[in-house]
Amino acid sequence: MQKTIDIFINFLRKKNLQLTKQREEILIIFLKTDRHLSVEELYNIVKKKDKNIGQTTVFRTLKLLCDAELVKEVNFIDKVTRYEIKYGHQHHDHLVCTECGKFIEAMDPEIEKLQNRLCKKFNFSPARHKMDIFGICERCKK
Amino acid sequence: MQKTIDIFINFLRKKNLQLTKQREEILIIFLKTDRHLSVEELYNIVKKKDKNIGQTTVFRTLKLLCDAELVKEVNFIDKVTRYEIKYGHQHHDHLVCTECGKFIEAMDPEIEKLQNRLCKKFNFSPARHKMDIFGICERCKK
DNA sequence: CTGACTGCAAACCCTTTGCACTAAA
DNA sequence: TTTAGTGCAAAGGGTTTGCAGTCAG
Repeated sequence: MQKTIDIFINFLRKKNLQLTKQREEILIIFLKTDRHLSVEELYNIVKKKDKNIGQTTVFRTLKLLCDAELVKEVNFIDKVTRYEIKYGHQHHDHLVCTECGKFIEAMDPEIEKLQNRLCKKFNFSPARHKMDIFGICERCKK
Repeated sequence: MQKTIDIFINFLRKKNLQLTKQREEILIIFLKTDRHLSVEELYNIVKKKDKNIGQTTVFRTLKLLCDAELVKEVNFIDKVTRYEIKYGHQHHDHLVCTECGKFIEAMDPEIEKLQNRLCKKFNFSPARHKMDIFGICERCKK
């Protein structure tokens, strides 16, 4: 976690920005909460710790973290933008449970290979991809 | 195309609804324009043919078509909801060109198999999935 | 002092709905 | 005459921005 904060400080410094108390608090809480949070959800958690942090600051901090490549925007079923930690997490796909809303992060190198093969067929140069599988998770089946 | 219209008529009849002139025009234009259109884009095309059709009607007709399972909502990079023809099109993934915005529809049965294998690993029951690969298409590479 | 930082409120943008009018059975 | 259908305009809901006040170097 300290590593992530250090990278953020570095990124901010390059842009003549600072790691303010708010930014630090938001980042720490986001790192601790290992879920795919929206701005509003994260704001609600942050608010409990520090009433003086506004939703806008949470929004802008997440944007900064995205710029710093520490965090990534993700979009699932609903229209709400969610954020996940990118740094230290390798690329993965999502198994999204439509019952409880939980996400499983999964990856299969063979699928990745086949994806590249598929692209070649169309002479398409892939840059990134996104795969989400929707269904029912183990726990919800019971 | 007539087949699609007939299915729509049937669907409407079951709900005590009618195939109005507007609904028919919107559907025909949508079928002819083989692209992933948003409500607004489709509305702009429809408007040229018939000035008296409103955006709301386009929106509601697309929703009806989704209910009828003839059309499917898709979401890509931007926040705009797009629609694609579902009837007569088998399941497919998208190769989305980030240069020109075009979509290639592609499918690889082996990938589908591996996806199921991946789900099994997590004891996850898949219902549907979504795979988009972003990159540069053949034409834009030149 | 200066420029970054913050939080509020408002603007934005797309989606959806309320409503009064119209059209068709 | 009744009910579905339509289009306008406005409401919703999440995201983004303008701005005036605050803070830190």
